[in-house]
Amino acid sequence: MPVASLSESLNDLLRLWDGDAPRSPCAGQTVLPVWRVRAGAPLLLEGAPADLVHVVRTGSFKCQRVGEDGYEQVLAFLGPGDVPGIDALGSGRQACSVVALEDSTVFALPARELDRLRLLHPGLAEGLQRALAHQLADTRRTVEMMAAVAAEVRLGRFLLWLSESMAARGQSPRRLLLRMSRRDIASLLGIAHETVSRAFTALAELGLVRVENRDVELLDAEGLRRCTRATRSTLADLPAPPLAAARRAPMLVA
Amino acid sequence: MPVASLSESLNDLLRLWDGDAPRSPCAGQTVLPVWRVRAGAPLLLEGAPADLVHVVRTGSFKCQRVGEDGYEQVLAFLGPGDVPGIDALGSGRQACSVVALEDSTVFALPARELDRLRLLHPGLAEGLQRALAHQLADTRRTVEMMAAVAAEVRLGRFLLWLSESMAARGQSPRRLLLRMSRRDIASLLGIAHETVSRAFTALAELGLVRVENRDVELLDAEGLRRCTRATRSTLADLPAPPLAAARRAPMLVA
DNA sequence: CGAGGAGTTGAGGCTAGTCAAGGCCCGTGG
DNA sequence: CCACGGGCCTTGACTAGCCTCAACTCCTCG
Repeated sequence: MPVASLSESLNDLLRLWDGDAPRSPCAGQTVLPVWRVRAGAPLLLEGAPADLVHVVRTGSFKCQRVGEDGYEQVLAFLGPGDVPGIDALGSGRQACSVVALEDSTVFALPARELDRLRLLHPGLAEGLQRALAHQLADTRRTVEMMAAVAAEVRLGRFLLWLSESMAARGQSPRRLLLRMSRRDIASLLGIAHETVSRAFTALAELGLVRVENRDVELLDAEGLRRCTRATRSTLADLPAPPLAAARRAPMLVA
Repeated sequence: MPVASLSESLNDLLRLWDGDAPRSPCAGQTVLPVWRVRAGAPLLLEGAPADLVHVVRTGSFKCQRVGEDGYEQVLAFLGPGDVPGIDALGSGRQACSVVALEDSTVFALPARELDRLRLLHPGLAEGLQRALAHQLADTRRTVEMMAAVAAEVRLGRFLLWLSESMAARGQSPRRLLLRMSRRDIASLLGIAHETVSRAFTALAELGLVRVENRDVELLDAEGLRRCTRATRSTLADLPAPPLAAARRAPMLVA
């Protein structure tokens, strides 16, 4: 279960320096700096040398690449416990930019000392490994989101992913405060941002969620999960008639 | 550059046991078994306990999850040097099934002994880390493929990815022998398999590739790359200026 | 209080999904 | 060796759903 993996990797990584033990015995000079990143500011830049490995402590980020046509493709959203730039460990260069979605804080580990730190902190090696494996599983899930044909299904899967991420961090899985814009969601899901808007409206009219700007509440997570199952085929013919909600495409609600 | 990363991780992992040194000094009892997997046979099953970590030696695999509606979603294609099931390191359970696309061979590392092996072979820990980072970057690329609107663009990006993968393994980047079916490609790209067919035809008619069943030749990789740049907007209006490239948005470089 | 981005909604064109039919490749068995 | 069968692949016609463009409102922040 990726959920457990996340919280464990979070713990592994954060407990090491975050007040749990004021100073771990064999880490005399390895007290790590905490950086503040303001909303909208970049933490990492695509193509830059990967001399630091970061661990998100608070806040959230988006991971994106800008194409040569100027289009910003969002590849992932990151939260506490995630390790932005960890995919650069294999190449030495940042594969994508990482931008803060809100005021956030991160730890920074110098990449050159990673090998040494790994030996000093046996938990670090495993924590990094877990974080990496978790982010791989997470990205696979993004592929699953985009694989759905219907836009409402994509958005539904995204909301469920977000809900489970929140739960894994000990926060409410029902009440979601979106830190990202509709445009960012649209980019991740591979659809137009107008379509995201319409999909939110559609899910709300089905009674599955309540949407108020960036404040989203999952009213019927199980129903959402049901509608979200089908990869191909449309949402319209799935939810059967729960009450007498919406039917059909043109949907005249009465 | 992920290309370098792949070949290095491959070397790191394969050289350890593959004839380079008949038996590494401190690995007396760690001579790893090589398994044969026949075409179509599963190597890993979704949900199974992750007691083994595999390294592909020869052949190729697809990584997939079957939804509750029975739809088989392909998440990745794997080749020599890749590490199927490595995303299970964080959770202990296989996140997806891995099926051989052709007769293949793999190494198997017992997961319980990983920690011990890591200590014995310093290269192993780094190799695993590299493989993991590489596969994360690779999956991010899959997201980029699916993000393109036009089907021809998705297929073009897929072909370029495959070409670079082949190059990284020392094989021809021009001549591609597809080991996977159109249906598998379609699943990965998030489009219908008929559309893959039509996209192949379209790229061939543009003179960018030559397609003969599963034998594909990249006739104009640069042109393919050009057509593949635009995430949004159709292929049709791009190949118009073959010389005067793109100017567009904010970036006037000269 | 004003400006600008973010979000919503509408209309229309077009891509790609769906259904359907047929051809091709290849493994199997007579 | 060849005939058969069942996949894989291709192509066509139709239609649903999404992207584009555009206008307008709302929220936020300076």
